[in-house]
Amino acid sequence: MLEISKIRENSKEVVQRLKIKNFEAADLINKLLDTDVKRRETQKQLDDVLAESNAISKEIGELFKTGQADKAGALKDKTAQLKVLAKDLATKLDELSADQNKTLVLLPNLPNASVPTGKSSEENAIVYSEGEVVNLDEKALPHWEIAAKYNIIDFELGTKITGAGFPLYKGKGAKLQRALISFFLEEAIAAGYTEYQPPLMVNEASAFATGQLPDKDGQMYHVQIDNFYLIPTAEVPVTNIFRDMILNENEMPLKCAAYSQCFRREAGSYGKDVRGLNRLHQFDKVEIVQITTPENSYNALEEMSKYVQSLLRKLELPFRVAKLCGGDISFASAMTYDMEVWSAAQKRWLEVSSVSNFEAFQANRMKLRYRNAEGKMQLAHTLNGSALALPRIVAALLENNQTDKGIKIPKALVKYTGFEYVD
RNA sequence: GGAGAGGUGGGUGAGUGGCUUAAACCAACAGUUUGCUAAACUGUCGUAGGGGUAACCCUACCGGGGGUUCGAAUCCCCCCCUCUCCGCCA
Repeated sequence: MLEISKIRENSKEVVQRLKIKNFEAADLINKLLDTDVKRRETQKQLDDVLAESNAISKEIGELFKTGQADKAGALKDKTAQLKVLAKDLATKLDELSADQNKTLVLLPNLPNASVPTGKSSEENAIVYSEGEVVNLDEKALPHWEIAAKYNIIDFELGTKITGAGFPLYKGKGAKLQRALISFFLEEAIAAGYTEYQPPLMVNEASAFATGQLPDKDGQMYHVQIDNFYLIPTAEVPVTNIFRDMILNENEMPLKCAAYSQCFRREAGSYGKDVRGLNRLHQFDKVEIVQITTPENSYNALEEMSKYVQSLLRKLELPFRVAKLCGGDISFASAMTYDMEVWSAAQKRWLEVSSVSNFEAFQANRMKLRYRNAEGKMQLAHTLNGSALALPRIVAALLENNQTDKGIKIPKALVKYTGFEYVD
């Protein structure tokens, strides 16, 4: 959520910047500014009425204390009038505030000035790539066939137990999952992140704070009986650790890592994009989160991006880095890098990580602030990224590493899997 | 699920109708003193919204919402949460 004070000061710039996100904000901003003026006028009127009323109440108190209770009658009548007035003004103020907030949450975060313009993922800027794109002969199998061949992932059984998009891992497939989780967590700890194990369900306030509610309501599984939401990413519970907190500048940056299973309804998805492990309702992910100062948040973004790249390098996967264009960047993000790995049999790039700087957008929603060196209170900046999401990593590993002896496990992983080949 | 107790500032915790944004203590910050650290002393120390060029002023906030009253942290109602005991249970 953008801050109204900032919008008030730079309304033209806000409209300009949102154009990069292909968001036409002029009408909303005008409405917002108009409501803002009315809101402040009403606030002033209400405050004045309350001030007068408070003053009279004090007088009445004095009269009672000095034994002149008989003189209080007229004053009581006056406060009765003011009370009616105050009630009307308060109602009006509530309406205006609610109206303003409703408009405010519709506005996406401002993109960073360096974000390229563009309509869709086609126009993302590829800023880096590394590794040889693997070319396989015609015998190369897509990962869902490899999974069946070596009996390591059973999609049909998952469907039987639950439904499509809930795969069942078994044998070396299950162990590979566990190995990747351990690998990612150990790497994160070595890079200075503190490991967390968060709840997999969150309440409404948490889902709102990170921006899943109200707009992405249908994307989450909702446990109605207790009004909890299954988390779509560990970002939600982990960032919410710091909701309503006031941090000290010297304890930042806070670096958190968490493994969790993630649940997404993915309503409306179908086709080859969702084949096999490409898109699931339940999947595993290690997420990294940083809370830092506005001065440092872009350094942190680069650091996180580099860190994710180091993981892909250790997994010996060819990858490229896309800086998302305005049209592809998410609602809450100011700047995002996507890491994509090459999937040799599907012959396409798969997004395995998305690293974003949300600046103060989430912090404003969740009142996450810090005291700077001068003791002044400010909104912190939040960042997060996948490090990494498992299914597509597994897909790429299976497809890219096909050999006559089986699927070769990258060296860095062997100490976690305990085997060198899936066979 | 049943019964009971409770929710006050960064923390502990006092406060049962006006003198309470709220004592006291701790923490924090600044200064004085000391050879450094520590200790002691002195001072500062809520957030948000609004008004004013400014000094400063006004308003709201004691889990959330409603009510009683001229006036509510305090009385009443509803809801949420936490803790203890019982029940159930990995």
